[in-house]
Amino acid sequence: MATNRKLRKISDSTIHRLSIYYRALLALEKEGYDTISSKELAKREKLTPAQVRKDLSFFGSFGTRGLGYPVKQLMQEIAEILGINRAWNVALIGVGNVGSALVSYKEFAKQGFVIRLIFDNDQRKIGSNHKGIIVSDVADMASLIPEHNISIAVITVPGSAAQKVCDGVIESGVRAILNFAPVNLRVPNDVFLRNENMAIELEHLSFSLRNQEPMIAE
Amino acid sequence: MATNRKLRKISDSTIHRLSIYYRALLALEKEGYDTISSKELAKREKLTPAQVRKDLSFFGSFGTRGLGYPVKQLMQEIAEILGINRAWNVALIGVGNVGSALVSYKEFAKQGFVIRLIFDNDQRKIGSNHKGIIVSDVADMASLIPEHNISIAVITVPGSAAQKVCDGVIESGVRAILNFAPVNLRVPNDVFLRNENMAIELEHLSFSLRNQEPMIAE
DNA sequence: GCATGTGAATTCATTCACAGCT
DNA sequence: AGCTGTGAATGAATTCACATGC
Repeated sequence: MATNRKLRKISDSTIHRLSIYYRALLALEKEGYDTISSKELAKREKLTPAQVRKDLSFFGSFGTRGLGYPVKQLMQEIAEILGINRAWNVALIGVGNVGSALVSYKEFAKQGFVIRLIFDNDQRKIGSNHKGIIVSDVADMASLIPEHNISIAVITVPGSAAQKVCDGVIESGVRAILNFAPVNLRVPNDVFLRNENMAIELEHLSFSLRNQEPMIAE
Repeated sequence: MATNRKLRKISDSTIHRLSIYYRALLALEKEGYDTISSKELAKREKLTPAQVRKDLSFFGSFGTRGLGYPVKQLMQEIAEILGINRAWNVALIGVGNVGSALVSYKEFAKQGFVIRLIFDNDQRKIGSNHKGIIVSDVADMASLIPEHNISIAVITVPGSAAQKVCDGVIESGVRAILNFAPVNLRVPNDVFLRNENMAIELEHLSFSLRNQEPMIAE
């Protein structure tokens, strides 16, 4: 069981890697592995064995010396740590390109993130059906979000509208936001905010291409 | 001009923040700012002034003591550093939910990433028109990608198909890949690879919610 | 006076290396 | 013998603090 005692301050990168381990374990289970060593797991994900062990050690002792980690069990531990061993109700605000892609995105549902509500402010979209969910008017967030016990809001509106929408969902009681708009949202510090900006990773690639290898020069 | 001399080893986080500065500057320009101090810029993006200055100092001296940085000029410098002061030809492989959202995603084009080719292996999709681009057969990558001078491939196929597609685009000469499939792709080390996994950020949020505040405990 | 640019100091993350268990 | 779990050592990123220049 994921002992939370002695939990000090888990870095974002560790949390990020937990997600990676989880996916690796999913694959390993399918391939029929019963146990996996930190060495193997690290190799698969281009990390170091020490890193894998250290990351896991923050949460407990899940392995067996001389043997490795039990695949199935470790998966469950990580699911519990990440909070994906349960369902979370999600509201999506903004049914543009990105929004509608997310509605159909299977990875979300698979990990227990269930889109329960969809909002937009465009009268032509309100009332339309997306994968069985009727699009609601953003004006109704304040009543619908608490009613549907929403924990997470995913914001996929244009940058210019994002802060207002953000304020709205927080007002409605949401404390976790995933923001796809390319702006820096201001939130009170008891609200968790993560940003996803697909252009940024492309920019990283163009940086790499532009600077090819060197990078050391003098 | 972004002097690349003395360029040592730029960390991923610095590159990431350059993208953030760039967006902030875009907004500042719109708001009519001529100059901006590291202090102001940091405040807007929830960073420290020293961080802003250090990041920029890796690439040159763009500011004026006592004054700050010239907004427009700094924007251009960063655009040059990131390689987004030019156009890059992009190929998209896989026209599922995510793929088709990206075709219409304006941020990409705005930053100079132009989708020139779209591939799929589904006969029903091949030949169809997405925003003016006819979907090609993945089997034709080897000829079409060099023909169209593609620099970056965006992979939006299911995880099970991703490695094969990845091998294919590299074979065709692509040296930069943005991968949306939830798998760890293996690439030679002269190929740049970035991963985008939208579920991971949601998992981070669920981690935060599950662990609410404490995080320190003893 | 004000804000940059940058070595030095500090904090944070990763890796080493080994004791301890199976 | 093999592999975990973890303090200690190293390395990297961030922040401090101040000399420098407008």
